[in-house]
Amino acid sequence: MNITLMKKRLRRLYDTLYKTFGPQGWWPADTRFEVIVGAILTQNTAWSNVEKAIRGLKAAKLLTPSAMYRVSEKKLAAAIRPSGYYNIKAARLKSFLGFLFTDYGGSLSRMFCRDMPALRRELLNVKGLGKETVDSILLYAGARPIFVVDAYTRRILSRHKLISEDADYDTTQRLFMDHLPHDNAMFGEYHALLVRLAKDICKNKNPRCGVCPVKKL
DNA sequence: GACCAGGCACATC
DNA sequence: GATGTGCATGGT
Repeated sequence: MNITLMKKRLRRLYDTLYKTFGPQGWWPADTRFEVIVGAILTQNTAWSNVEKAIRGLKAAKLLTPSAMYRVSEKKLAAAIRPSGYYNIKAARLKSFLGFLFTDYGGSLSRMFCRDMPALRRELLNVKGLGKETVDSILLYAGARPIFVVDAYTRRILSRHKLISEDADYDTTQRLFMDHLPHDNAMFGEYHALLVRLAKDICKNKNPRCGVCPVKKL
């Protein structure tokens, strides 16, 4: 498909989603640190479970970098239990905090001063942070214009024949970033709207739906 | 009771 | 480099 047509189709998809669903108000969090924690906790997990875990962290007064850095991994795991995979996720939160305190003295402001390509490389080196988690952090906590790709994004795009069925993360990300203006607000809205589309149609249980995430056609 | 959810690291071939 | 597996809770 030529570049101009692809630009038009991606833009039209966005406009249609926006007109249908309106702004999604992502990321739902009070602070940048809460965005980062949520990004780790939501790995392969329903957001409703993440909300419970975030409430647990707030109740235990652990939702700040310094508090979470000091608490034991065991206590941290107990606080995030409802999010599932709690032992692994506690280790992942700890590995991020180790990085934050070792390289940036525990300061998110200092961390986000780093230019995007360098920070992205550094975050990808943190054990437990993969591409989707890192890009979510950069986009929604750091307000950097980078497109977040997830399972929904790939499923929807491939069923609309905009990418092949086996397109990988980087290919899918490049499709958006090569054909749309690098606007972090729009990128954030676009990703949220794709998730909304997948969930909404799923909820309607339309058996003929081509993008339903539950019915893996 | 089965299936799914806003992944990731690691083992094995 | 591709493919398989463990990690775990809560909603439908």
